[in-house]
Parts: sequence; structure tokens; C-alpha cells
Amino acid sequence: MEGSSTEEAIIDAAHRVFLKKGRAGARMREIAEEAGLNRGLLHYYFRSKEKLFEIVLLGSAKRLFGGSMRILNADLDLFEKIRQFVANFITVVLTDPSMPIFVLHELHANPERYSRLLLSEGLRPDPASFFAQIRAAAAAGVIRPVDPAQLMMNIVSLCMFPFVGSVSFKIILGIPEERYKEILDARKKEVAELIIDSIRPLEETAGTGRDRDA
Amino acid sequence: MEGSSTEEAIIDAAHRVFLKKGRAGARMREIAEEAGLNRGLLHYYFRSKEKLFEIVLLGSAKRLFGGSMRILNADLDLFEKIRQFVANFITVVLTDPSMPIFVLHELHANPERYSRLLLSEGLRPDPASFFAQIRAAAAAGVIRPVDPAQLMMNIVSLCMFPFVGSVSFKIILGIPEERYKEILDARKKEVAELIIDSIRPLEETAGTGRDRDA
DNA sequence: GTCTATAATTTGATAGAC
DNA sequence: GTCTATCAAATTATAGAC
Repeated sequence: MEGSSTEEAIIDAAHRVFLKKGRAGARMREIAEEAGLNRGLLHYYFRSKEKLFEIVLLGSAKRLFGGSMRILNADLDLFEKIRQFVANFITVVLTDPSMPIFVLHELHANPERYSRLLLSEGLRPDPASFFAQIRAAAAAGVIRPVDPAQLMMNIVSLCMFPFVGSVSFKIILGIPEERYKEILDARKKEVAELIIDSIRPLEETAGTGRDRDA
Repeated sequence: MEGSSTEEAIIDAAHRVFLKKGRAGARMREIAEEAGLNRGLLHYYFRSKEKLFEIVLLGSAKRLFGGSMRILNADLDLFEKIRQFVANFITVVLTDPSMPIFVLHELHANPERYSRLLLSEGLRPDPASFFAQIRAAAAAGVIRPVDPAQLMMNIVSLCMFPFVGSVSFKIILGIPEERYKEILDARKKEVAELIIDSIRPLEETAGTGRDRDA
């Protein structure tokens, strides 16, 4: 299982180049330069660009979805689970912010070919138990009745999109990289509290906002 | 300003191919086939792939950001503005769901080159007046005190990400295209209410959820 | 304006020396 | 294992006939 130093150097370089340029935009020449190695070595170790790409894509998908998905299926209080999921997800992606746009773009450009990666071993994202927990909490009155799919979509959107749209946000908000990282870091709490507030029962305040639609 | 039928057919075909495959993955041959035209015509009308690509990218960016941005700067009540923004944005993107991932991927792959597009005429996204409105509403007690940047990020994330991650969501949720469109459509109201709930003043219920952190 | 033929590069991949 | 030289295919772009 232990790869040679050269092998690892190639994968690391390929990871950087593929995540920046994408499968079609990446060049084997550039990956070799990035690794400081001869071009022929890439084919000696991995035979083809496609093979190297699939290693990078699978690795990225696992890091992107794997860890946080385990939290969703863990044995935790619903609110605490949401807090841990959000904090963990943002922390992980902050170490490699291009992962989301890379994985999602490749899945979009070639869904027939790479969708199976999402269902491969070590990933297998199964929201069933999380959804059941949501429905049980709603039935018990611990949270409002909500569509589990919408809730999950809200959580993931709030966590992941700021990475996907980072270039646009930085331009539109007119802020530099450093400041943007601070904003992302603040979202570890911001997002969790927003989500939890949105599902916490309304209690006696049910009528608070019901008179503003007319 | 009126292009020939052939010119339009090329742009339409280029739009479809570029949005699906991206700049690097698209092929002039495929665009020609998609348009049912000879390959030479693409160069006769647009000279190079790069030129054609920039037309498609600029057009997509305008449709993606332009219309909804105008709503943000319109003279509207804050809550109503949020409702209109969300509904308008989702409606527009539903007509061409690949726009977000396309634009954001190209900006990510080549920010130095294409960032200026976001600041070009007909776009010029300026959140200053919207941010001022948010601060004024907070000062007046109409909403809670919030970071305008985080609020805007929340709104855009909830609207745009479900399109960016549609392939993943459909797989993970195990649902077909048709059902997914319904979920997206439901978000026109879902997202607006979630956002508005999150900024509406807490009033007398300030202590409701403050005893669950210990 | 539209088509065919072809030029000019680029790029992934292989062969073979060391 | 690593390097150089080279092949074969693909791709953008142009030239020129019609």
C-alpha cells in the first residue's frame, strides 16, 4: 500500500494541477514540471492521464464527502450533529479549498462516467439514517416539521458554496484572500446557528411573523 | 447588433457545448456538429475558439448575475427584496441550470483572465446599497444585527448551490431529474422564508434556545 | 457565405538507452 | 527507475475552390 516517494510526488503534483485546471485543462507536461520530474515517469507509474486523474478525483471525493458523511450517520443529538458536521466540513475544505469546485465540475462534465465514484467504497453516502433522525425529531416536537431533503440541501449549500464561488465573492465583496478566509472560518458557527434556528420549534411565537404577507 | 441566423446558431451551439464541457473540454468540431454547420464557419464568424468562448462566458455571467443583482439595488422593502431576489434567481437559472457551475469553474480555473468579466458593463455587481439597507434595517430594529457579507453569502449559497451540486444531490438523495426540479422549484419560497426567519428580530423569545449549549 | 483540404501545433503515449 | 527521442493522434486555424 505504501507508494514510492516519486509516486507520491506525482500524485501530489497531479492533485494540484487537476484541482486548478480540471481534467481537460490539465497537461501531463505541467504535472511533471510541478513535481520536478521527467514526463516519462508519469506514464511509467500511472500509464495514462485518465488513470492518474481518476486517482485524484476519487481521493478528492472521499475527502470532500467521506468524513463529514460519517458524522451525519453518527450517534449524536441532532443539533450537536449539525454543529459538528458544519465545523468539520468547513475545517476540512479550508485545507484544500478547490476540492468542491473540482469534484462538482467533473461530475457535471461527465456524470455517466464518474457518478459511480460517489457510490464507491469508502464513500457510500447514505442519508437514510440522518433523514430518519430528522423525521423522529419532528414527530417528537424537538424541531419543526421539515423536508429532510431541503434541510440537507440547506446545510450543504451554506457550507460548500462559499468555496465554490470564492472568486466571485471576493470580487463582488471587494475583499482580499486573507479577509475571505476569516469570513469562511466565522461560518463554522454562523451556518450551524442559522440552520438550528430555522428548525427549532416556534413555541409561543408562532404568530410573530404571520401578519406580514398581506 | 442583429447577427445572422448562422451566427446565432453558432453561439447557441457553443453555449450548449461550453456549458456542458467547459472551455478546455469543449471541441470546435463538436460545436460545429451541434450547430449542424461546417467547422470552417466557426472561424469565419468568430476567428478563434477563445473569442467564441468569451462571448459565451460573458453572456452567461450576465444572465447569471445581472438580473438578480438589479433587484438587490432596487427600491424595495428588505423582506420583499429578498423574496423577489430568490424567486427571480431560481426561476432564471432553472431555464439553464448549468450556468452556475460553468461560470464559477471558468473563473476558478483562470481568475486572472476572466475576473474582469464580473466588472464589465451590464454587470457591475455593487452590493453597497444593499448592504447599507441591511445596516439601516438593523439599526432600526427591523432585523437583527447581522454581517451583510454573511447574509448575502447565505442567500446566494442557498439559491445557487443546488444547481452546482445537482449531480451529487440527485445521486445521494436517489431521485430522478423530474423530482429534483420540483425540489428546486419549492426552494423559491423555502429559501426566502428561511433567510427572513433568520434575520427577523427575536422579540420576546430571546431566551428560547439559550439553555441548550451546556 | 459555405465547403474541402491541409497546415501548424499541441499533447498523450511509447521505445529504448542508460 | 529515470531520461531522451520520437510517434501517433487530435485539435485549432488557415488557404483557397466554389
